[in-house]
Amino acid sequence: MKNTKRSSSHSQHHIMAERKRREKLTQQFLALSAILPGLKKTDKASVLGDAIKYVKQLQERQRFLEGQIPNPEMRSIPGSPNPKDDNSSGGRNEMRQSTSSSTLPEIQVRVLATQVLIRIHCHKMKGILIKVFTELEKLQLSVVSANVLTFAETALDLSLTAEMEQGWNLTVDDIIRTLRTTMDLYLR
Amino acid sequence: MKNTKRSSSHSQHHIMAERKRREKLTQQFLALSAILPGLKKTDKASVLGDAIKYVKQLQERQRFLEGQIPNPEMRSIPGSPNPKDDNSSGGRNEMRQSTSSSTLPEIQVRVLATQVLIRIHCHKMKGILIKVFTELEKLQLSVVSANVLTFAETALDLSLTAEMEQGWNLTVDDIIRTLRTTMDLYLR
DNA sequence: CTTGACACGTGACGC
DNA sequence: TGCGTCACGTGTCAA
Repeated sequence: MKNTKRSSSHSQHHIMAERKRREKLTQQFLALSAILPGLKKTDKASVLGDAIKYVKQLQERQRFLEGQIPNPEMRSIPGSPNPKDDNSSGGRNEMRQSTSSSTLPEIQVRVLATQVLIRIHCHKMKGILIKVFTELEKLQLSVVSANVLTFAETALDLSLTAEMEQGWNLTVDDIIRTLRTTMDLYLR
Repeated sequence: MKNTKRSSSHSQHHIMAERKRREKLTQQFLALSAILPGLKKTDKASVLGDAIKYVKQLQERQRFLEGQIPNPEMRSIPGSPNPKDDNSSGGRNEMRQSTSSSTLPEIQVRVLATQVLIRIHCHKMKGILIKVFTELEKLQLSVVSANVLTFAETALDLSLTAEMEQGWNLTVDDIIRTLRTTMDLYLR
């Protein structure tokens, strides 16, 4: 038999501590239910259940637009089943590609909807910028923002975003090929 | 005063019902903690707290996609092969390298003498720039010029050149590794 | 009258 | 030893 006697003050403290803990949990339940979209039952079990479903849903979507394999570390509780790698989500269409990485000029292009991101790394030569922008204009790409960096006095680094004219569904390959041929001719 | 007498069978049923309800809740707590990445405390309050933070984080990252109605056209898939990751720095003493090209964040670093060129493409998240610049300062890299582009409202494109402090022989690998680990921790 | 959900006080366990 | 967390049984209120 154990002696379970406690002093009155001790028990009182225990009561208050537990009360505070419960209040904290209730508060968190409230906070969680506040950010869950479209739930009608504020019931604890429902909040937890909806949170689980919602997190899974967001994760599945997230995993897709990360381009598969987001983080190498996926902690799971020992003994718990692994989430099946269901991959049935359709959406987004980001295309990206870059030229061979060892030769200059290096050209990278990303396309998402009507937005285009272009990065060029090439030898610093007079008139090259004019040539590039002229070529972009021919492709009906209107430059939104651009930045030029000089690297080690000998190289040029150009980054820019552009808007694609409607009706022009250019592919990443199209843009890269066009830029590369004109730059190859110029940088001879 | 109320009469709080209950029949024995009734009380027994009440006990079992409450017990079942509790078991259901603990089950859901376990299920929720199983899908939350990188939590260490399986404590109820911690599970709820981490769930709240995690959901908020995922929501913020995906909020931009909701308000975006891309063009219905532009459905052409090039289907071109991936660029070979040939990495043979020919001649000179220029070192360059980039991380795997399909996962975000993508980090590219070039080093030539005391000059460093860094290009980062990652998800647009609050505070990420501060984190990057803080990390560069720790590496004794003094930024010469920097430029930030927003791509499609959801991605961030950062290009910068920096000067290496004398006596610091940083390799491309050092810089990439440092940046990648800190960004992985931040972009969970 | 039943069913379900909740907060409460309490004993127990681990650090 | 105290402190934090948990599960339990119980009373109560509402659907």
